[in-house]
Amino acid sequence: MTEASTPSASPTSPDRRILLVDCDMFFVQVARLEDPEGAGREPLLLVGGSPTGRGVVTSASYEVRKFGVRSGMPTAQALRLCPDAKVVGVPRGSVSRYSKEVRRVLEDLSPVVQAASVDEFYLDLTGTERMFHGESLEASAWRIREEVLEKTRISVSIGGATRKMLAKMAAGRAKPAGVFVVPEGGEQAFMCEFELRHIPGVGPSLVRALRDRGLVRVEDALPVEESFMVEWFGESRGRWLYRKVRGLDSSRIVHGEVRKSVSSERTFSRDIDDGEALEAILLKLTRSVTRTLRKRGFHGRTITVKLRDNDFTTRQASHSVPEPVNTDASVFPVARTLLGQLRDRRRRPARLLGVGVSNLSEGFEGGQMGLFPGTDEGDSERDRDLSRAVDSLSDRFGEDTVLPGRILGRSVRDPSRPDPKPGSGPGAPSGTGDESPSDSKPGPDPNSGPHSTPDGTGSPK
DNA sequence: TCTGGGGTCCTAGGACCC
DNA sequence: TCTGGGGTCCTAGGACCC
Repeated sequence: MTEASTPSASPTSPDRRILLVDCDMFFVQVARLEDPEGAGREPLLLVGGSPTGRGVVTSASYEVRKFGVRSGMPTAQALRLCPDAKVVGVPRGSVSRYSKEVRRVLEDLSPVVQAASVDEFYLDLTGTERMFHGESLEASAWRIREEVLEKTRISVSIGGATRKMLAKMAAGRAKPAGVFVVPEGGEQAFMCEFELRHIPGVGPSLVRALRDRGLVRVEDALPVEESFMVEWFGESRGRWLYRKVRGLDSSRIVHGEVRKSVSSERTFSRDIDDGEALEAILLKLTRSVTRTLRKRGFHGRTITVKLRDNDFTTRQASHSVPEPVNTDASVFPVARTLLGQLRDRRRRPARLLGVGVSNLSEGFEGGQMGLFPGTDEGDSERDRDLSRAVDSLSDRFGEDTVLPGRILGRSVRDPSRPDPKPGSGPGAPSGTGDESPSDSKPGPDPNSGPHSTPDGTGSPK
């Protein structure tokens, strides 16, 4: 959505050669490759569901889609539309393995590869004409499709154009298992074949607002002046839409990916109202998040807890700590306090609980954090050692083997309160009053850790 | 027929600093 | 005591994507 903008630069921007490689019903393909005798023989295949009974369709085979089944639809509803469909769970590990394989193949074929999601990759072939001996973009796309199929067994569809957005829309035309390239100079004509809702980034809410003004097709929106778009949808969105409708898109393709946040959430099979049960789940979610952070060498400063009530109201609370952290000992007490706040504000049985860490920075491990030895900021040396030990045990014996229970007993003061008084306040039921001194060790008190300073004055750089 | 899990980006108000 | 404006950070919420 964000343009790498110099707004005036793009109308005359030089010809670019962009492909979007999109794996055909990726999860279904992976499920079939992983279980050739079962899922592999089932034309009516549905991936998703979830044992909770509250699942939705992640991906459906084309045969199932004929019945009107779409991804995102509750599995129960999908089964009503297509009772004979076979439902299999999401093969998470395999999906990311195949995704990496596809990406590796693409990186051998294109100088710039950007992963837009597990199953979508942008390629920028601008400037490769000589290398490919003047091969047309369409011919390159077919060649790439064949090579990916041969090396990974994954079938892809490929869209091509001079702009990222157009390549993406072209990929829709290419499905299944094909190639579609928007001819150079034919961008505007191509756009006019679509309704506004087909423009990536135009979702249900904007579609409603557009329809209220009588705009449904791209053609309807072309005569609308930019000033009106801005008046209706705001500066940023208005300008954005004005340009998209004309097929203008100056966003670049950036090699690799930059992670902005890591999160984990769970929808329960039955709503949970018990605070201790929620905290136990919160700890598991926290562990999963911090483990991912450590695996990728990230630390983060902002911790967010997400709670979905039984009436589907979704609320969040977040808090930024002064120094980037990635251990349970640093993250969990904050998360627990945030959960307490959310539950105080509105107490309903919970349907979903989630934890996220954002404001990420890379490469702190053992480095800069050491600049603050003995201070109460960031992860303590002990926390990090503990995390490493837990990680290696989990690697060997499985996720749930080690749950450092002592963390559950720890407390943190309410981040929203500047000056805590022990035992005070309805604000932080989890916070005060349950200190267990027997847990504390000499040295820097982990309880006074990184989780406070609401004024943020201790912020790094 | 009740609505997953992983993300990204934008907005808007308030705090705070200069 | 009235009056500023700009910039940045934090937090909550919402739209959107696959």
